[in-house]
Amino acid sequence: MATEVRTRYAPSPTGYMHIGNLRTALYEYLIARKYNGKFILRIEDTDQERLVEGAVDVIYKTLKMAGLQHDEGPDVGGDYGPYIQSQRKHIYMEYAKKLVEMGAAYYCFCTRERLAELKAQQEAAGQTYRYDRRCLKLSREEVERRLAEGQPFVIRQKMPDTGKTSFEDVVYGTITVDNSELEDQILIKSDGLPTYNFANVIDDHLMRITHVVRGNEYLSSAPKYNLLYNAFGWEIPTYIHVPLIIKESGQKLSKRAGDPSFEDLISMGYLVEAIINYVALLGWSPGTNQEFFTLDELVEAFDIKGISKAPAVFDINKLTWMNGEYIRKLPLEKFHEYALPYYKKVITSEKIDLMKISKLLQPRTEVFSSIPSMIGFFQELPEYSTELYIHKKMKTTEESSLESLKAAVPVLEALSTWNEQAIQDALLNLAQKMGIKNGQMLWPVRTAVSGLAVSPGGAIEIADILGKEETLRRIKIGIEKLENAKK
RNA sequence: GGCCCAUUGGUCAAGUGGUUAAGACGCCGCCCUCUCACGGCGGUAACAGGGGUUCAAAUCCCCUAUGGGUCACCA
Repeated sequence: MATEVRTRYAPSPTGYMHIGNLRTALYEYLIARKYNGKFILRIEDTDQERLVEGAVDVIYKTLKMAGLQHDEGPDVGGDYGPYIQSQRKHIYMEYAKKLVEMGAAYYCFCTRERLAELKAQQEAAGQTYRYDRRCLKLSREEVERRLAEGQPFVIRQKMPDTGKTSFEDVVYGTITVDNSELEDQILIKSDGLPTYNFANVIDDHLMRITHVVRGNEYLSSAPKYNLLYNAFGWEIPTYIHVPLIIKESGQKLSKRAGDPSFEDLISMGYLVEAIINYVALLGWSPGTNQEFFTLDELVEAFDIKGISKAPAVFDINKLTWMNGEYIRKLPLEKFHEYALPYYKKVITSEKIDLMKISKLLQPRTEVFSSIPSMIGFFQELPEYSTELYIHKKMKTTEESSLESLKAAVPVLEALSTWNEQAIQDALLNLAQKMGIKNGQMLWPVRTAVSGLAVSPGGAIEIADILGKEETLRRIKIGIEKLENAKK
């Protein structure tokens, strides 16, 4: 029986999900599903100083919203728990001590003060900081004595003095570094908790992770992990380092710089499905021209071979387009449901049929948050200049517009039923009777009822939504404006 | 600065020694049309530079340049 594929998403609980993290989680999920494996959630909370209240709940909520359900994790359990690193403290210590016994690690009692001093000295001498291995030379008895005294300590990994270390990455190939480049990194901190660099190796092994997916900022740390795997004699997982997602200026996306997180995008009116779809395509290509994928289709199409090496710019422009495509494919009722909260922000009038507005807006909406600015005129006629009535292509002038509006009033007033069909018949018949083009009638009416140069929908749709009374009121305002302009 | 990684249009990207170098976003134009949008059609624009290898190089090798990552008791 082949080993079961197991991937893991291992966020630190910071309270929100970066776009890069989302994509990493997505790829991990896809690989697990693709091979009928397991997708595991592990919380990396070994930095006690950076804990954020409620952040773990945010992670559960976000994964659920994104549709990336995990098979094992703190909330759903599993055979390899606990899945929260702070609850595994004793495990790391135990393995660290084993490394010490094997001579692959050692206790270090250097204080932060001494390290800071060392760093300052080395930098003053124009060197890069590097631990000087002072504690490596401590005798066994000396170490025992200090431990017995209860002196604070950390445990450091002892790097080989010579040689090279290589590791295989499925995306980047073989990467080799000189062991002399490697520092004796800290595995266990003085608070007894492990660093990420240690915990990830222990946990990935104990949780039987087969495919490690992470951002390529870990590429240069990977050799150190292999040294640990080798010291323990453990099997090395398949490494999949994915290219960074960056912004146009070339830097890595960061919350601090105001770059949107997953939840930001949601609140800006992007659909989960569109975000997932777009993000899947950053740094990965299916090798075909297909660019619309459901999550299930991604599982089907995903292939590690399609992951690229070069960083990808997060282009909100293209995401916006894609979101628009998703919006247009929505059933009208669904669109309406999503749009409703945005309508409520500007429309309070009970007389307006919001479903009709949805029909108008669905093909014109790319992001829900842009809705309020498009529909304010339904609630209240904006102030506008009579120059709006002049349209070269429509062959309308202020004079011709005035005539059209004046002629439209009685015709519309005479209507007993008020709907699109009736309004259209009335206005187009009138245009024909007057011997003018449709546009010469409809453009002035659209202008009068919207007060805008650009509006979603035309004269007929808007008039229908506004209702007879409000439509006539607005047309009369238009007439008044045009007459005043003549003087 | 040391080490590691990357480099196809403005952006996402296909390509794996022989192609007119796909496709998508954006932008521009045309059509549809009462404005805008949708939709349809068309256009714009790329192999970072230099050396090799080869009959042949976007594809292989070297150098340079540029960009990024990493050098914490963060992850």
